[in-house]
Amino acid sequence: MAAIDTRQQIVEAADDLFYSAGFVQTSFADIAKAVNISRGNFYYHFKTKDEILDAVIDKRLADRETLLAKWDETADDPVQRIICFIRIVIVNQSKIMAYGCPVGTMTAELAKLNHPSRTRANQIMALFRNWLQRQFGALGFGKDAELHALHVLGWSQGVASLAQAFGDEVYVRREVEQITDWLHEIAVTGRRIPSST
Amino acid sequence: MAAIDTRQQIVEAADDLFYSAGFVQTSFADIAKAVNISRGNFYYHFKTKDEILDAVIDKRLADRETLLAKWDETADDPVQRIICFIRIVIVNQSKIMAYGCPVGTMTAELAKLNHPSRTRANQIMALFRNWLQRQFGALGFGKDAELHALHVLGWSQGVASLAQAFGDEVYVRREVEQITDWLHEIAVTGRRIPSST
DNA sequence: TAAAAATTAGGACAAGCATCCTAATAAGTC
DNA sequence: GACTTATTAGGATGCTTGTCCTAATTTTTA
Repeated sequence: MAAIDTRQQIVEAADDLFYSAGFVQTSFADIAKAVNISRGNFYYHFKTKDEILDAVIDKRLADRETLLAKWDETADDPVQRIICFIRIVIVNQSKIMAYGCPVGTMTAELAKLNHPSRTRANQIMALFRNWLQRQFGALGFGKDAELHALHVLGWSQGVASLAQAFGDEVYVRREVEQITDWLHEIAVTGRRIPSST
Repeated sequence: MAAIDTRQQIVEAADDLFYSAGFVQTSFADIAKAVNISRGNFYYHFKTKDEILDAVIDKRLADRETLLAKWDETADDPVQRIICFIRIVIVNQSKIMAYGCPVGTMTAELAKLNHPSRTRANQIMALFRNWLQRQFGALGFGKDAELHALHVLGWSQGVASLAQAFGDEVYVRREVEQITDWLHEIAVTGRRIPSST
């Protein structure tokens, strides 16, 4: 097998395991077993666990950029784009209920570890924030675009957190409805801070 | 030293370390060093790491119950009580920015571990949900009381998550203002689902 | 096809881990 | 003050971890 394929398989397996089991809890052996290669082979591609983490973060960044670019193309209305984001919590509901938000949980874990790559992991979160901010900007919000972006991003983290804790589908659906209503409301009103969240 | 004191010190140190470093990442040695006792002494009080975890969860449950009871006493208006809850994200801001929400991050970690005590940890989250639900119930909300409770609880998790990721004080303050406004609004209107979140 | 490079396998290592054990000491009891 | 119990200390154990190394094998190159 070509080295690049092996490397890619390792990163994909690590990505999955870091998500489902966490970074600390996932061992070299776990990843090697998932890809069905020897530890020696593994070491050829990644010298340290931190190197794998960086590769996983790079992949996640790239994946999310691709996703956002797709939304930019397929939906030409900013409101519809933001709704694409909102609906992630429904589209990925089962995984979120089991493992939480991949971005949020990794951010939280690396923060507790005070891990060097903590900052890079936060960039994934920032990627969404900046994209959302651009959408709200396109809707005519100036200074408030960032606050709205953070509001929607924080909303998604909160929903993911409770979805994981309680596994309540009705709650998720209701929250999606509420924030969607809010979005339509402020999109029409425009350029003002909503009186309620 | 009395055994109970030692035990209590162990649980307190474990509580802190589980919060600041995570459950998996915290070792017996870490806790023993924090309390300044030998591992042997440690083993006398707790046979397994899971036993310590259970003790920490018990303590957290008791602590939160005490806190909520205090709010029940000191504020006799349900709105003011809910605001007490909302303001946690400001009162504990520095710790939250460093380590996230103690309840949310433990829930997330134990879920990924698929840990036996996962369910018990979720009870802390449920404690807040039930308390909030009671407050909304006292405001005249029937069926919607639970949804409002989940809404506020999820809000707090989202704010904590972003506060940890970005360390943005302004964002936290704005969110507190928004949800407080929302609370006052629905408290006056009463018995209806808010059109916006 | 021969030589060189890339890739893989799997054993070795020290460190850290949770856990267990025995012996010493302190506290309590009669 | 003797004896029993509660508490503490610290070493031993077996396992897992990340990391490293060397030898085999495959792939590429000339």
